[in-house]
Amino acid sequence: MGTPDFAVVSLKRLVEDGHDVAGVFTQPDKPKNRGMKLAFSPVKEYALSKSLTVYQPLKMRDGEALSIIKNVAPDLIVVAAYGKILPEDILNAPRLGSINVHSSLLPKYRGAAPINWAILNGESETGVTIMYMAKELDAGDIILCAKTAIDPDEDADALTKRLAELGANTLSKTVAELENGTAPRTPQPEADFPYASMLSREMSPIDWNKSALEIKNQIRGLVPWPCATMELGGDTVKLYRADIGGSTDASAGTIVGATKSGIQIACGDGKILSVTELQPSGKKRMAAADYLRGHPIK
RNA sequence: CGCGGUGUAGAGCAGUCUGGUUAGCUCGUCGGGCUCAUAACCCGGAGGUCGUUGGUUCAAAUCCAGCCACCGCAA
Repeated sequence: MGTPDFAVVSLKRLVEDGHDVAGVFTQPDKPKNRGMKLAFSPVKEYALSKSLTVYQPLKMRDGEALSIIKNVAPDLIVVAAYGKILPEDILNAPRLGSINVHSSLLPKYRGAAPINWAILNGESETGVTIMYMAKELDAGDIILCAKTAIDPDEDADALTKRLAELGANTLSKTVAELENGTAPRTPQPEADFPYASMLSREMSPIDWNKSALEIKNQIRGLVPWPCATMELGGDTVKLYRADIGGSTDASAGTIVGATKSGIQIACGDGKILSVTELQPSGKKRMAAADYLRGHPIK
């Protein structure tokens, strides 16, 4: 069960490992994109290309989904970024249980956007966790996890791709251990860990009173959606990349320079953030130097 | 018929409202010069079916209609 590209990587791995994928659950086709055209999820696209059976129930709790599961009678349910919360009767249906690929080191960052929040909070390390699914969201017993360092310049988009691979590898190991009956099972400690709530566009506008580091984390943590934004030249531009460098006495939010290396802006801690990649409204993502050729500042 | 934006040299833009000489700017590129040297500076050159098709007109990047492509919102 899964929906976006992140989940495709794991599904693909299961197929390549030779497992019998009895059925694929993914979100129903929704009218999305320009023109409100009906769009298949990436998981559905892949599943169809492999002639796998696809199920797209609207609800998981009305009994219909459960009857499908009982009919398919899987040994194991694997979930990765499905986007729906599963009731216990479904979770308990398979012989080996139901497991989830989660892109954080649980119990930190339970929730919908763990990758983004790890970057937003300036973590230097994250990873993936494969765990049994419990009634409470992302709170089930841990089977295996894998760590990876976050590069200080890495954005959420790049990290998502890396964790998708890491998740698929770890999933592959987990399934093998489950088959052998050697899979460990460790309950999650209960304490106050950071939670990764859904992202929203309200997180986009930059508050220049924050430190340069916080703002940089905001920029790279919100790629490719909803993206950090700022007002520039009369309209809102999305920011994709920035470097920290130098100090200034200028008040927060002041543009202190605009060169081919970027647009330098004063932050709340007196440091300068140099924006190097952005996207004006209606335009494509471009280097700051390109932007400045057509939008001279000062 | 969900809403809005954009398409002009390799890149980023102006010009379009109010049709009218050789379509302009910044950068890149090529050649030359200056310099110990340079991503710096000076001089010169090349490079454009103005997204596409059709219409209006003496005349269309500019006005009208259709089509194509791209971007944002809708999470």
